[in-house]
Amino acid sequence: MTEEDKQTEEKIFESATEVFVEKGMDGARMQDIANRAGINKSLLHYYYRTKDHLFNAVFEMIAGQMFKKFAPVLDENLPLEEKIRFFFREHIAFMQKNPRLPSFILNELHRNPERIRKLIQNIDINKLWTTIEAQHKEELKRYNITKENIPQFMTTVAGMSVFPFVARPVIASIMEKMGYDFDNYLEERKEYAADFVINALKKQEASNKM
Amino acid sequence: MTEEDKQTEEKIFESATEVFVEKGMDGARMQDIANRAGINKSLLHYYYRTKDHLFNAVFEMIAGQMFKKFAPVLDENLPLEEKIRFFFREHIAFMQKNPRLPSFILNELHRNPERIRKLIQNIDINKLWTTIEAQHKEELKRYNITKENIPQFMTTVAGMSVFPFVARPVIASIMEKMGYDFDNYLEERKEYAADFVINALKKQEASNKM
DNA sequence: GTCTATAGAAGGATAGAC
DNA sequence: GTCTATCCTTCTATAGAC
Repeated sequence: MTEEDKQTEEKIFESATEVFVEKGMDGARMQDIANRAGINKSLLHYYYRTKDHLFNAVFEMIAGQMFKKFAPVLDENLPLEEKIRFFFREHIAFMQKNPRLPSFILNELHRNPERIRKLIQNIDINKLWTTIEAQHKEELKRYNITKENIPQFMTTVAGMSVFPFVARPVIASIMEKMGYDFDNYLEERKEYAADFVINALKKQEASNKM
Repeated sequence: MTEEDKQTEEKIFESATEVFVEKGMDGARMQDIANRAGINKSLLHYYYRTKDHLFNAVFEMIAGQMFKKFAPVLDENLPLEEKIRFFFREHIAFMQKNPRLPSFILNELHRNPERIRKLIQNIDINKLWTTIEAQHKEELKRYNITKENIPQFMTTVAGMSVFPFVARPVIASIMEKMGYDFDNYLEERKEYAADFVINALKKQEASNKM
């Protein structure tokens, strides 16, 4: 299917996604979306009624995409160490293809925290923890990961993956001045992050034994 | 000095800071700033000419504040391990008092990446690295921190500190559902992050010896 | 310096022809 | 379904009185 053949509604949705992700809800302009879609402004309202509706459609699609990327980590039947490597490889690869998504999502959640609360309402966190515990009982004990400190651990892992994209302007500028390449940095990060986390866990393990 | 006694320009600047940090450049309204300052909209233009000027003044102050917080880490005459502890303690404490600053800064840098490039132009990164190297020559060698992988290490450390504030809506919602307290999580993070990083380094050290 | 009034432009949304 | 024309509101910015 070529660009020309795309149905109008689909084309609008794609253009809207581009503009909203780039500029955010407040910075996005309906005119800009219409121009990119190659149609008239009023058609936007015909299909999506208001800017708010259009934004919500886009946001829900993107947030869904993002959360889906976390799911396989729980399903895969791998040792914890391999899961960590798998996560960084896949998650960073996804964001390399969609580098603006993390900032966009986190930012819009600041503007409207209710949105995330509703999403999380539907998740059974206790069940999630039970699943993890069942899959990795011994490893969790060995590495001293408990239900109490799992937020610390999870946010550490997530942060190592996401932070480079959120702070990209800063990091890229510094690296440019050092003569290094940001894309190369991202590529290396998949392994560096996994090694770093696993090292921290293993040292923890060594301390436990004493 | 009470709220009433404050000079107009100062009051405007403070109100503008509040509104810009909360809503971002695109979401901020001059009317909102004027209301908080308890003055008329046109006075904003009298003192700062345009919204852009006012925003720049606010942003530069805030970015300066943020960068100043990193400086002591280089000055303090402490072993690397203690510096890492010092950094997390101080940096997280600062953000606890100003929880919206990280998102605000990073976000506005996405909107205008030139801003950060100019700031970094003025920094002599090679000199910075020489300073660090001189202070911690043996430790860097021991922990296998090189000029080549220092971006990986620095962004890991920065991310562990900053990410909780950038992803606050997500993290806080999940923790709320788990019955945990986000503020307590932040308090604990100062030590958890330091331990985590130091453990990773020490494990690296152990591997080096083999 | 501070206010009122208003200009001038932009943006979201709708009416109505085709 | 798609377009043109236009309404209405909001927002930045300025003019001018005090």
